[in-house]
Amino acid sequence: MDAFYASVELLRRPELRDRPVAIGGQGDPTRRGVVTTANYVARRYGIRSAMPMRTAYELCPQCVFLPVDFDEYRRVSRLFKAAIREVAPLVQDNGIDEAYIDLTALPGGAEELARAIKASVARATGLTCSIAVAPNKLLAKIGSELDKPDGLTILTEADLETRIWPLPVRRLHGVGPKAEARLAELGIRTIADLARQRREDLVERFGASHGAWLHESAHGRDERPVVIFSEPKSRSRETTFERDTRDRERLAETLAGLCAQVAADLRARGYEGRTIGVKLRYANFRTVTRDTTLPAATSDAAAIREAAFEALGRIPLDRAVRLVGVRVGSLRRPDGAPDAADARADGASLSLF
DNA sequence: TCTGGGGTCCTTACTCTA
DNA sequence: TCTGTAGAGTAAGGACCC
Repeated sequence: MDAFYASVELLRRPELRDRPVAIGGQGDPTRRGVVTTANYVARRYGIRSAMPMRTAYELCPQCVFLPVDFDEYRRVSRLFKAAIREVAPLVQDNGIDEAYIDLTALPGGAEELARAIKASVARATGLTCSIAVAPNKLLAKIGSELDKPDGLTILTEADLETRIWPLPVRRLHGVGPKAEARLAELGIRTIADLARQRREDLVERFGASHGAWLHESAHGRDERPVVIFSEPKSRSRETTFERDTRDRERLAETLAGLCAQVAADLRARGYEGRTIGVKLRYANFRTVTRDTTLPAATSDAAAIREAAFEALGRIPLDRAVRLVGVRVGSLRRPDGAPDAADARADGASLSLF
């Protein structure tokens, strides 16, 4: 979906359409938070996702800042995914505003199917999206960013050298700032540069798994299937204090509240977990975590809280803290709960996560 | 007073057990 | 009984994604 959160907000506030709009935090650029989405007008001022709200304000004081409304974005997300399924039933959720769609078994040409999906999404939501049809997920992902917004891109293996290789390595889904910098040190800047490397050399420098992946990706190879359902692995809640704090009481109260929330989340979705983790971020942005594994899985708030405080006790609290969080991992469904196959059969459950 | 919140996956280190 | 090792499980951190 194109500039998804901003586009959803503009459906409700069409009068803002031609103004710079940034969605983030509590919609107040003087408070802590980052921009989650900026509309295309705001992007012209240099406002980008993940940018501190304060920085965005400095770039463009006349920008309209709006708070995030996840409930509304989830509602529209369900609408657009249902609209896709009307055309093509095999859909993999990839976050709130993206999906992979398996068109392999469907009759009709690539472009015709993509146009039908775009029309269906527009009918259901009033929003535009950008689609690429490609031989695999890797190329579809890169392709979908080649023509935005409201784009349609068709890629075949024959397009690899002309349309993919000239792009910077950063466009590969899985190469972030760290890998980009390491590759740059080796003089590898484009995907073509990467494709020229010997597999053994990449494996030697980046490890067996990552090195092989880089080599495969540079040659446009990706065998991952479209996965229409997967069990969640963990559930977490975290919060950043409006001001860094050294107040242990405040920290404890906040952590206890997060434990209650994560317990409620788990119960609402029918899961329990064995590994309880606490996360702390100090004022200098250094992050530490401590885990505790329980003898048996739980979704009980008191049990999660007790384990979380045990873990917290192993973290030095000798300086100011900006964030605290709790995570429950090693999830499973309690005995007697409906299993994943049942959840799949019940269409409503598909959107639980 | 720069830097959210919710996730997944990978690597490394360490411990326990067979 | 001692020693070496493979594999599983756990813990911590980090990279990356939306």
